[in-house]
Amino acid sequence: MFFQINPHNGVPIYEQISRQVKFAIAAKSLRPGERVPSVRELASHIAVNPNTVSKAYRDLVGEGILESLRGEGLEVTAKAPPHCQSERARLVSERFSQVIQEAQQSGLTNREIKQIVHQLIQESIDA
Amino acid sequence: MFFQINPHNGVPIYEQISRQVKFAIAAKSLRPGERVPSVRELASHIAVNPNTVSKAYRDLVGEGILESLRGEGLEVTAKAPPHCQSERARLVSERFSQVIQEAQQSGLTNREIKQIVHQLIQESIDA
DNA sequence: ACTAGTGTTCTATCTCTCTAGTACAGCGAG
DNA sequence: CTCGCTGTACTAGAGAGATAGAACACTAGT
Repeated sequence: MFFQINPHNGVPIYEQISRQVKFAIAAKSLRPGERVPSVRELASHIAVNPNTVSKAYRDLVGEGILESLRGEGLEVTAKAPPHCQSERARLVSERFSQVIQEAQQSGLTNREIKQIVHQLIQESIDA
Repeated sequence: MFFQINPHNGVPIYEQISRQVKFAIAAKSLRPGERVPSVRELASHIAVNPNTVSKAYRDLVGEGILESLRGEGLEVTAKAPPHCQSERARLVSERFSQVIQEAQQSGLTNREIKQIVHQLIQESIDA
């Protein structure tokens, strides 16, 4: 359960958190019945206000991905994994779609765009 | 000179505007000596407040990409094209890098990521 | 001169995100 | 019961982004 938050990349922090919880469930590193880090623990871990984490969790409860056990914690529901896996595809595609559209608008050819993506992935492997 | 603005995709509008001006110059659809749309014209065209457009232009003047001809308009400078072309590579790579990192974090394999990108580009051709 | 267009600058206000601080309610171990 | 942990709820404020509206200075065309 590791989180990586960028406070100033445009995406609200509470959204980055809920996104990454979904991704962790989709990737099966968080399974139904398991508990998510407590609000205060995660907040101090990623150096963020507890209210921000709380909002992320509240959203996830609203989507039926987490279930609140008052006084104990928040648990991943049984229906979460399939839900999160389709969400993952949607969220990632959505973001790529925006960036690709922007790249095309900038006058880059589709060949050049693919080239950039391949190179960035290669660099991420080397690093 | 066409602009496409997404008011709620995280990137501030004034930044989307200055970005797209840079891209238009990099793609040579805007050349040195040409004038950019007037503040009020562009503002009404993309349904945005004139102050927002003005801020974008102000930033571009600050970067030496536009030059102000008071009472007439804003002109693309001679040094703009090479500047914008290197900017383009940097800006696009930066965005892709973020999204790729997020996709990897979500548990998708590099193969799957490349597959998604190829598919989205293919769809953009069909459309 | 007048007018219409240009960029520029200013204040006020709104919303969203995030922080800060406080308080309350439920659970479990000692 | 008490203590420490959990989630939840609320108010208040700072900051960024955007809007609204007004005003000023300049240029060109008539």
